[in-house]
Amino acid sequence: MNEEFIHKWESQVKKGILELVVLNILNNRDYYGYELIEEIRNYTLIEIAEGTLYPLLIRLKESNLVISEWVEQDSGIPRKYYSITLDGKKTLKELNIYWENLTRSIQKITTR
Amino acid sequence: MNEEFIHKWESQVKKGILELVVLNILNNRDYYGYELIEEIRNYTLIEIAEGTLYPLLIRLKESNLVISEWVEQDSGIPRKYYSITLDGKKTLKELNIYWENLTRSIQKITTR
DNA sequence: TGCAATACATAGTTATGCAATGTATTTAGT
DNA sequence: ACTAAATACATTGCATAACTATGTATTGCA
Repeated sequence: MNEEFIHKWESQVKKGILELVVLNILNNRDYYGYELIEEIRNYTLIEIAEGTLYPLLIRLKESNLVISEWVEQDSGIPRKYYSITLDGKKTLKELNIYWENLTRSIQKITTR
Repeated sequence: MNEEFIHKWESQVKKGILELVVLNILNNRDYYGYELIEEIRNYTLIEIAEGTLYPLLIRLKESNLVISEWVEQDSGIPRKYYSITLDGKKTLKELNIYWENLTRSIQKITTR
C-alpha cells in the first residue's frame, strides 16, 4: 500500500550512509569501484547503483579522503583502485563516532 | 580540518532518519510540532531545525501516516497536535525492520 | 519597552541517490 | 562465428529532503 513511500524513504536513508560504508570498507584494503558494489551487496544487502557509487568515489577523492590509481590487468579492462588516505582515516573515526551515537539514540526511541 | 565535509555529511545522514524518529515518537502518544523538536533534542541529541520538522510533518500527513488537529490553549498560541494513523503504524513497522537490518549490516563492517 | 521563548509556516539553496544512457572489453553459450 | 551477458568505467537529469533565512503572532520576563 505504502510501498512507494517506503521505497522513496529507503533511498533517502542511504544518503550519507553509503559514504560511511565505503570508507569503512576501504579502511581494510584497496578496492576498485565495481568490486565495491559487489562487496556492499554481499556483506550488507544494501543495493548500490553504479550511478551512485562512481560519483560518490569522485566526491571522496575531491575531499582528499581517498586517492585512486589505474591498474592495468593481464587481460580485461583496467581497474581504478581506491585507497583511503590518512585524512580519510581521521574523518572516518569521527563519522563512526557520530554514527554510533545516532544509532544508540534511535535504539532508545524504538524500544520503549 | 574536514569539518565542512563532516558537517555536510551529518545533514545528509539525517535524511529519512528523521521521519523514522518522528514516527517512532508519535507511536507512543500525540505531540505538537514544537514539542517534538524539544523531545528529539532531549532524547537523542539530534538537532532538528524548525524548517526541517514542519515540512516533514506535512509530508507525513500527505502520505496519510499521521493526522493533525488544532487544539486551543487556555492561554497562548494554539497547537497543532499530530497522531499516527493505522497506516502509519504499519509503515513504521516496515521502516523499523529495514533500519534494524541496515544498522546490523553496518555494525559488521565497522567492527572488523 | 524590548528581548527571549513559544508556535506555526514557507522560499530558496544545496547535496545525493537513482534511472537512463553511453563506451569498451571479455567471456560464455549456441 | 555470432550474440548476449558480465565486467568496468562514467555522465546527465530528476526527485527528494535538510537547512538557512525569514515571516507572523502571542506570551512572559527583566
